[in-house]
Amino acid sequence: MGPELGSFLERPVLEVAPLLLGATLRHGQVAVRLTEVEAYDGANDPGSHAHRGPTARNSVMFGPAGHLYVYFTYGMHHCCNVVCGSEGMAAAVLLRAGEVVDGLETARQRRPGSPDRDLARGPARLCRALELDLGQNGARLDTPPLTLEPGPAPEDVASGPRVGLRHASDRAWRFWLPDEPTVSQYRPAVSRPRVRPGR
DNA sequence: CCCGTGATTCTCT
DNA sequence: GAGAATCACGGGC
Repeated sequence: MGPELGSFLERPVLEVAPLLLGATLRHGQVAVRLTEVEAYDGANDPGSHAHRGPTARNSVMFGPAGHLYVYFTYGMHHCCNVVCGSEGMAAAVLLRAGEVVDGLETARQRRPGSPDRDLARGPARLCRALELDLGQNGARLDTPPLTLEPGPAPEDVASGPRVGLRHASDRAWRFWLPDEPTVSQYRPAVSRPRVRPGR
């Protein structure tokens, strides 16, 4: 890891997460400026994939900072996180949305008919715009074609509850840049009918 | 609001 | 091992 990026990401996840707003994630010719993220605090955090300890899927989170943790969900979507904190803590920041700032034509081809502001608006769309999938799980963020360039510290950061979790959704660990049109629309969790456990 | 879609993980044998 | 629930989502109506 480049010494600067490495030491930045090794800081506690609740410090790093808001500072990632305005940073630029590039994969090949497409680059996205981050406008919305969520913090996940490893084993301490009931909302984290790492909450129940290391598994085959989440093992990257338990490694050193500065790598990408990508997972596949709902049978069709990918989501990506930046691993941060010290090794073993399994802290990570979910990248929820951003603005495509380079490779716009390529990103449009990956989501035909979509307005530009929606190309990376939402965690699965962001992965699609950047063409991130399981092939990038564990990849370093300081080596082309995959790079993360921190920006200047954001002037104004909003925060609120995380989205779409069953557990620990009360923690206000979602951070976004106010007045950015690419921030994902808040969608209240739809409560699906639960089959009553037997008896 | 509903629902696709399939990997992952949990729970019970 | 098998069967079942869950799921850090997004598109369509």
